[in-house]
Amino acid sequence: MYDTKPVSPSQRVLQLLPLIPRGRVVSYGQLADLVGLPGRARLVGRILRVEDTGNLPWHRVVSAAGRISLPEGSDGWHEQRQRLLAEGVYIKGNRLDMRKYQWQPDLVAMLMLMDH
DNA sequence: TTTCTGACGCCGT
DNA sequence: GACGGCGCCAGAA
Repeated sequence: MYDTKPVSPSQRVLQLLPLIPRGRVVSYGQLADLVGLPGRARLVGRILRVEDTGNLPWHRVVSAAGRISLPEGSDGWHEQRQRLLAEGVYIKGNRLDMRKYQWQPDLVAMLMLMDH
């Protein structure tokens, strides 16, 4: 078989984040699915909270309903909102249109998700 | 060890 | 849409 070295969920998530195009978003659940953890959206949320996201585009992760999941009005909430607006993502109040902005992973991205 | 707590999602009112 | 309930599961208390 091919070398299937175990990669932690955190690693997978952190590796996937940079692949999300500017101006697009993904939901926690979608991200969980993409890294092989179906049904574990909360885990993704915890990873983003705990891990050092540094200059990664963590702001492109929103709830499946298209809402910013941080406490409304908090620093993080304002920051995520501003970053998305800066990328051209129209946010009405605390919500954006997932049908319009949700990222559909392309073939290149899918290949990058697999171990090289 | 047990219980509680979430950057969540899905499904049925 | 909005809400409530339940499943999920790793850390913290």
